[in-house]
Amino acid sequence: MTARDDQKEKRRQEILFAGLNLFIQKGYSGTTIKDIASAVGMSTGLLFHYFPSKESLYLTLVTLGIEGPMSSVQPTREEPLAFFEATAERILTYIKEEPFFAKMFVLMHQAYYSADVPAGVKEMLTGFDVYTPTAEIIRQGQANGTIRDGNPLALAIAFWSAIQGVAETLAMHTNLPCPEGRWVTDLLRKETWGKTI
Amino acid sequence: MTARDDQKEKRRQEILFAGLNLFIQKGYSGTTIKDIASAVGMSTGLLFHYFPSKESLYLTLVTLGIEGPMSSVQPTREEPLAFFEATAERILTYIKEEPFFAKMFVLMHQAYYSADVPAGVKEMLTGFDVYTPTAEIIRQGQANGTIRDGNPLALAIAFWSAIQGVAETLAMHTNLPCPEGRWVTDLLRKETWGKTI
DNA sequence: TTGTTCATTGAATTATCGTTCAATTTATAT
DNA sequence: ATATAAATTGAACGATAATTCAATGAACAA
Repeated sequence: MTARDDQKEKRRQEILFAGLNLFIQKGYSGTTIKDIASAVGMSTGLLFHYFPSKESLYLTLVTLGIEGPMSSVQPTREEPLAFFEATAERILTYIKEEPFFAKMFVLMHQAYYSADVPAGVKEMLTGFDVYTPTAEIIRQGQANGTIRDGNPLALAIAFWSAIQGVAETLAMHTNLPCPEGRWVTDLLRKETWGKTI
Repeated sequence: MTARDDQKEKRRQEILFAGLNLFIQKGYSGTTIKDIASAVGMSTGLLFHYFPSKESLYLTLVTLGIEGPMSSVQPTREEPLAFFEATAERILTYIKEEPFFAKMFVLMHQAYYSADVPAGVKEMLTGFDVYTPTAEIIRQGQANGTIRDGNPLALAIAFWSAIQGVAETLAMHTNLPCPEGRWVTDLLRKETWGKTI
């Protein structure tokens, strides 16, 4: 009863993993079912035994991404700069140690920004804005004196751009060295007299 | 003689511009000739009167990108940190004021990193590595005492990731505020006692 | 062992894509 | 005005995509 079910679940995971790799490398349209199927070593027909459509396979990945450690950017009671230090450090550590996580990060970015994803995926991601809550935390840090002056939204863009770009680079080339969270945080820091080098 | 030729050249530019917009939004495979043609308001057949193939259209864009102000990262005699300040400031200013430039920046990144581009494009971009010369300049700055300690390659990745991510965000949403070059440079800076806030 | 269920394949099906082309309209030159 | 060249269209073509499906093989239950 479970002997075959376990095998089926394992196969499903393999498909998801191969799909993740291909989708971030070649995009949604650029990745064919045949690509994914042969990466796992099965016929294209069989893949539809595991997922009803290409879109649902992609959607499953995005759902996994939403549930992952991505969802942790919420207004906080923490000291703002400490929050960014912890966030950058945690995400970059994940990216360095879990290639799967880095790839998931890239996929989420692709799903959110690319116009080359099915409409159903876009719907699932409506209201998944990370910039607004980030800008709010930055505002607190500015009132606080720990975060530099400047448009909070622009600072949020700079912070997340750096992290996203690093994730993308590291996801593609897992052998490259990973920047440290502290560096990214210094992009926001107002004064560095207290900076630990 | 030139009356019609000018018109033809203008049309060609329109196609390139529409192609640039669509390619960065939907990727190479996700963008169809029909997409581009109807964005310019012509039949799909006519587009082949201006470009012999989809690949050559994309290749023309990438060639324009290589010739653009992208090609300015060379080992320098300048003080390293000053070089990064100037570079970041210049690129971000371009990105803010010339949406075309921001989009070109995104296209170059896509052409370089995505596996969803024709082989001919990949060939044209071999040896177009920006990390190695950047890391070299960073090494000088570290010897210099102006750039923080840490793996030079990782620092280069952080620097360019931030700029690339900003370009991507701004290319998609031209109304968002643009981060300042100084912020990105502070990611590299060792001490900020001399920092101008 | 035998009958049933699931896994798997490869060939059909339908749609869409890049590209070509013959035909038609529009502009230019003489 | 008329002949020539260029611009433009829409249909046709071949390739390839996603998806379906009938048929086969292997595992499981009885």
